[in-house]
Amino acid sequence: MGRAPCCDKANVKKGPWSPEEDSILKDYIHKYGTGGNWISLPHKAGLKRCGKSCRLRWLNYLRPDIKHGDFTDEEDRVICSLFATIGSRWSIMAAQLPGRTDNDIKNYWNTKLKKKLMGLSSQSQRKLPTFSSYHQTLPTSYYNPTRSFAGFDPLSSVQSEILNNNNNAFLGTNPCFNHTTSTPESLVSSYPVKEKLIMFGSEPSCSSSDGSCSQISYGREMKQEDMSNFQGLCASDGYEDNHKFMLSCGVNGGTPLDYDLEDVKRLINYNGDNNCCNNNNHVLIDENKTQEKVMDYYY
DNA sequence: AATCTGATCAACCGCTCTGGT
DNA sequence: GACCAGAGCGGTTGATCAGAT
Repeated sequence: MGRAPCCDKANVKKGPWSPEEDSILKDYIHKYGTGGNWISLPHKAGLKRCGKSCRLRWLNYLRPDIKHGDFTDEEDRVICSLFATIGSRWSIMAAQLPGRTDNDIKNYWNTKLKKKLMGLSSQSQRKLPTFSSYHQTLPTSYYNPTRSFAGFDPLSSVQSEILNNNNNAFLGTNPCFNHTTSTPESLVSSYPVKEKLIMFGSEPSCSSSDGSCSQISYGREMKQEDMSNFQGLCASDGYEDNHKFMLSCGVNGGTPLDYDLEDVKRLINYNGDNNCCNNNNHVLIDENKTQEKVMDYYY
């Protein structure tokens, strides 16, 4: 027995919204608000639409503060940076970009931004270790495969010159990295992340007494021995970039944003069902602008 | 001019999460 | 704690358009 449908699919209209429908929905919400109940809204408003469809239409198109049009370089940088940090959490990214919707960002990433980056990866390539090679040997409590995290998917390959920090051509032309350097500091400063906290796991746990919360949690609080094991795994793999991954996850005092070009590049290349920092990624980003939303969402 | 192909993006689908009972 | 309904999310689809052939 399957889940009951959210609405009577036989009696709801699907497909593109007409200007009349837009007008009805907009007028209704302006007058009465959503009432906290999207399911009943279309009936009350006299629309033959599914409540979810109304919600989507309002949030992605009709909302008064929606920004349409091209993304700026600054927005590109924010998206790239956040993708490297939190993966495909589009709603959180949207909270960082006023006027942009998660759908917009998702589309933009999938159709343009990813290609901008990947388009620069076309020649000599070398194989990097996949992230799965790391997490396959981790205790299962470190990750949970039930929820995808597109940021850490199986790696295919990465262009060698991209991996070479001396590649100024790439840095100079890539909208995500057109600051003067690609150091983590410049990336961190390129977008308004104030509270550097990322919690990976079932529950956020803050172990620090001052509330700085720089520690990562994979399903449970990471103990010192866990950290040693994890670092040992990375070290035994013999790969020079291992430490960067650790830093990118904010482990052991590294900020969650301590990633570099290689990391973003690698994240794009990961594409499959392997997971690292998945399942209830807890991300606290900009307390002034988005904490309310993020907290609402996660807590 | 007609057809093909790839890009774009609005919308849908199915799932998980959350809050109420 | 179990169950349920609704909200919200991310992945995917499909219609449309623009450029290439």
